[in-house]
Amino acid sequence: MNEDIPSEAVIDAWINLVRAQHRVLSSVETDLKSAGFPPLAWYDVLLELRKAGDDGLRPLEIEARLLLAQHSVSRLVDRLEKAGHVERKAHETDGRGQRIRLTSEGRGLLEQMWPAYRSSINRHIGKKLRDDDAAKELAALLGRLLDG
Amino acid sequence: MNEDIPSEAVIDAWINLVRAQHRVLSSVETDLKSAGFPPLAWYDVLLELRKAGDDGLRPLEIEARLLLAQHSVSRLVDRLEKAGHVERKAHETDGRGQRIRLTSEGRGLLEQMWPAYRSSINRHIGKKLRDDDAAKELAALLGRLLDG
DNA sequence: TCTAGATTAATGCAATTGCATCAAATGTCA
DNA sequence: TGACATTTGATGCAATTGCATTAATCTAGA
Repeated sequence: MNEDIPSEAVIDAWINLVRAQHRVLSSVETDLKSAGFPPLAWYDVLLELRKAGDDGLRPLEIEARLLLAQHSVSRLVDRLEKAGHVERKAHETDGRGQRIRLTSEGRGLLEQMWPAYRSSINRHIGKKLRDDDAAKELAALLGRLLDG
Repeated sequence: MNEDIPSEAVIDAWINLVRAQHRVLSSVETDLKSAGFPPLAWYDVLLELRKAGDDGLRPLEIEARLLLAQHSVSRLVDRLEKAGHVERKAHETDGRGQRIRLTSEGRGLLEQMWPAYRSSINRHIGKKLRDDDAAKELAALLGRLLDG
């Protein structure tokens, strides 16, 4: 194979992947919204914060983990803070920085959203992918997609 | 396997897929922009119009093929028309509708963007996916992702 | 120490998106 | 035919995003 020019088959597969994911994500967003929940982006941030534990995360770390732009995180955190799901604290050692932590409200939202999120993903992902073998296969492929 | 509850492995794979794709798509958008090209969404519409041939497409058809919202297509077409890449014509038989067709400028933009798009995808997709076997594998998996 | 440069986060402004609504045309059915 | 529902596409308005700039702090080197 030519190293520099992906075949049409590769491009087609890529485009199909993008469309498939777009379809599933839009459906999930719609499901969440119609169940009265905030957008998926909120869930993503709260989930990272929960993973991070009591120390919380700096905005920079949220950016890196979720691959979001700086201004985007700044404003997302604004909304989450206003809604009471996270709290901003000045960083202990870096005067420029801050530390974002999950509040108990935020934790509660995560717990409330999870069943809706899970069942929505389930509803919109193809049936054959809903078993562990397919998941392993997908995970393996992803290892390669992420970086050769 | 439980039919109704995807395992954690499935959800993790899904989340990884979303992140991987997001990373690649953002990078491609950035590449295109810094090469002076319009967003990927323009390319998508123009590509569908080229596939559609001389009859063009109705906005409704663009919606269906690209999985976009109605208002979104309406405004995307506005911008494409203003930039001279497509033309709107009244539909011959349906007085409510219209027909969108690629102009020669639009065709030219597609041809200009394609090399940049291709090389950007190439740069950001993992190396091992850049061969036909991997593409076939991905395509097969997608068949299942799209609908069980 | 002092200064130039880098890092961290916020913000003003323009462009885009989402949502709801609207107008025009078509289709349906009595 | 004549009302009523449906389809097609545009648009006003609010929310979000992207881009560029700014302010504050930190770091490294003279």
